[in-house]
Amino acid sequence: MNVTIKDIARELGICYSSVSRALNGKPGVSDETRKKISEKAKEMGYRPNELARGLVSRVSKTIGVIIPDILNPLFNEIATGIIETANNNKYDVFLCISNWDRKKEAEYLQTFLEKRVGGVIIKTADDSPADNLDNLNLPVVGFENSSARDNYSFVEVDNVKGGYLAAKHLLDCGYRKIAFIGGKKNSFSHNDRYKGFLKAFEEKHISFDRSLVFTGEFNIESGYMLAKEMFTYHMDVDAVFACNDVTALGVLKYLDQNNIKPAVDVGIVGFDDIRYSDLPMVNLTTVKQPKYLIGKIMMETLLEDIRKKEEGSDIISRRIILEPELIQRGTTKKNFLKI
Amino acid sequence: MNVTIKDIARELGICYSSVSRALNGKPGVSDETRKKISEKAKEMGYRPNELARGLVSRVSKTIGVIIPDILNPLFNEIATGIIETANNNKYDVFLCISNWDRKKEAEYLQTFLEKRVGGVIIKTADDSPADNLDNLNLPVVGFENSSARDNYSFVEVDNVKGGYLAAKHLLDCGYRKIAFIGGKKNSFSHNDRYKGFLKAFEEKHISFDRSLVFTGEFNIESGYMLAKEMFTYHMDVDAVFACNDVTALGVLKYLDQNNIKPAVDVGIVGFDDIRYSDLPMVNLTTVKQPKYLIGKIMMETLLEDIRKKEEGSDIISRRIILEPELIQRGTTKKNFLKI
DNA sequence: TATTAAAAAACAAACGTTTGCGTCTAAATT
DNA sequence: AATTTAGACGCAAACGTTTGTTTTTTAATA
Repeated sequence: MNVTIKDIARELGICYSSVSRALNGKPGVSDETRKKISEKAKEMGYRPNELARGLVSRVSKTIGVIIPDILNPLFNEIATGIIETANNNKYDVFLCISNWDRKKEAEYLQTFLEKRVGGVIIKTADDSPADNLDNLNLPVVGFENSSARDNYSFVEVDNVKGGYLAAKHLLDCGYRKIAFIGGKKNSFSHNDRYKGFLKAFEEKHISFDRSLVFTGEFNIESGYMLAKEMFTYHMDVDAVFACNDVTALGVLKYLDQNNIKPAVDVGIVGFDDIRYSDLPMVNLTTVKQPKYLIGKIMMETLLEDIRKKEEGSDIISRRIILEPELIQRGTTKKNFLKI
Repeated sequence: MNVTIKDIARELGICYSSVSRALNGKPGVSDETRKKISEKAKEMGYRPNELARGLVSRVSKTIGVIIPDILNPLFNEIATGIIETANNNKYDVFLCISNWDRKKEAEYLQTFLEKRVGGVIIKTADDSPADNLDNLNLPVVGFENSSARDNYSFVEVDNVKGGYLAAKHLLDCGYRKIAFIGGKKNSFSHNDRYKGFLKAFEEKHISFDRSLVFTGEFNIESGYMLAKEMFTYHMDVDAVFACNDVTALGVLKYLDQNNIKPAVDVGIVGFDDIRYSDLPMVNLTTVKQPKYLIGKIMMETLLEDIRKKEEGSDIISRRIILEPELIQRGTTKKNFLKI
C-alpha cells in the first residue's frame, strides 16, 4: 500500500497537516520538524497522491492535448515540443488523437473535464467554429484554427506568406501551369495558403487556372490519388504546390511510378519540412514550419494563461504568428523553361 | 463551477448517495428516481470528477505509457495501437517520452505512482534489468525488453527470426560481404537480430566477418554516420542489414550522396517496415513488424491484467511473440553476383 | 516575574466521490 | 390485524490532500 502523509505523521507522532506544510515548503513548521519530516518522507518513500491533491486544488497538473493524427511527422514534432515543454514545467500531458473526427474530439474534451485538466492544447479536427471550446471554462491554446471571435490564444505559422513563398518560388523558377493540391477543404491552413498562393500570381500579373485546385486529406494516399486524378486530366501541368509534405510524398510517389522527373518535368513544392523531406531520395523543396517551436510556444502560452487564471487576473488571448521559410531542394529548379 | 452529485441531489431533494448509485447503475434505487436522476444529471450537464473517483477507488482509468522516441515511425504506429485500444475500452493514455534516458524514465514511473495509473506499458530506455518496474506493484506490459526473471508480460516480434530472414535473403540474393549496422549496443532487439543474422550464415556455411558489426542510435543521423564510417574502411562491403528502417534511411542517404546504387552496388535490408519504406523513392527491402498490432495486443494484455488484479486473481506473466515478415522491395536484387 | 507577541503545532473542514450500514416505508405473508 | 421482509433511501465514513482556525508552546518584552 502507498505511504500517505498520515503515515508519516503517525510515525513521527505529529499532526499530518504539519507534514503537508513541511513538504510543500509552507510556513508554520519549525526547521527542525521540517527536516525530520522530509527525512522520514524520503525514508518511507512517500509520493503525494495527485488525485487527492487535484481534488482539493480543483485542477490537476495535467494538460489535455488533442491532435488529429500522430502518424503525421508534423504533429509528431509539434507534440514533442509540447510534451517536453510541459515536462520541464512539472506538467504532464494527456495526449489524445482525434483522427480528424469531431465527435471523438468532443468526447476527449469531456474527458478533460472529468480529469480536471489544467488547460487544453488543441488542433481542431475541422475548422468550423469551435463552440465546444467556449463553455469549457479552461485556458485553451489552439494550433491554426484562429478566428477573430475566439477568446483563446492561437499559434500558427503565417500561412498566407507560406503559400506566397511557394508560388513565388515556382513562378520565379519559370513554372507556369501550376496545380494547387491542398489539404482539407475549407480548412484555415488550406484557405490561407491558397490566398498567399494567388497573391504571388497577381503580383506577377500571371493568371491562375482555378480548375487546378484539388483538396483531400493529409496523408500520402490522398496525395497520390489527387496527383493521379490531376495528371490524368491535366497533362500539361508543369508544377505542383502540395499543401503539406505528406501529401507531397504521395505526389512524388505518383511521379516516380509514372517516370515523371521532379523538377525537370514537374516542379514540386511542399509545406512543413518534415524530417523525411531532406533525405536525398526525397529532397523536397518545401516551406518550413518551426514545428518544435510551435509546440513549445503553445505550451508556454498555455502555462502562462494557467498561471494568470490561478492568480485571478484576466487572460488576454493572443495570436502568435511565426515565420515560414522556403527551403529549396531538388524538386524545383531555377530557369525551368516551358517548351 | 462544475456540477456535482450533491448539486443534483439538492435539486431533487434526495440524498447524494442515491445519485451516485443511480448513475453507476447500482441497485438500491427505484426505477422512478433513477430516471429522474439521470434526466436531471443530463439537464445539468453533470460530469463525474475522475479525481474524486480515483481517490476512493484507489486507481484511475489512466494507463501510463513510456516510449523512448515519438519521432520514430515505429513507436508512432505502436503508440497509435496503444491509444486507440485504450480509448475503445474507456481508458485514457498518459503518454511519456523517455528520450532513451533511464533517469527520465524513472521520473515518469514516479509520476505514474502519483497519478495512480491503472497500469503501465513501457519500452525501456535501455535493456538492463528493469528493477524499477519490480516494486511498482502495478500491472506492466513491456515491449521487447524481456528477460526470464521478469514477472510482467511482454510483446515482441520474433527478432531472432527477423534477423535470420534478413540475412538469409541477402545471402540468397548472392550478397556475401555483409555488414550489420545495429541499433543500441547490447539492446535485446539488437542482440536477437544479430543472433538470427549469424544463424543464416551458419546454415549456409558462410563465414561472417565480425568486424563488420556497427552500433549506434535509432535515428537517421546515426545510420548515416555508421555507413560513412563503415564504407570508409570497408569499401568491399556489398550489402548492409540495418537493424531498423530509420537507420536504413540514414544508410540510403549516404549511398545516395556517394552515388552508390542500392541493390546494384550494395544490397540493403531494414527492419520495421515504417510507412516511408514503401515510397518508390525509398523502396526499402525490410523485415516487417506488425506495429499497430503490437500496440493493440500490449494494451489488451494490460487491460486483462488490470481486470485480474481488480478481481484479486493472480496475474500470469506472458510472453507474446509475433511473426516478422520479409518484404522484398527495390534495395536488394536476386542474382546479385560478385565480380 | 508577569505579560505579550510570535511561532509552532494541532484541529477540523473541505474537495467529490463510493459504499457499508441503519432506518423507514410499504407490500407480502401469516 | 399483526408480523415479516425486502426494497428504497438516508446517514456517515472513507479516500489523501490542502488550508483556515484555534490552541499550545516558546521566546521576547516590560
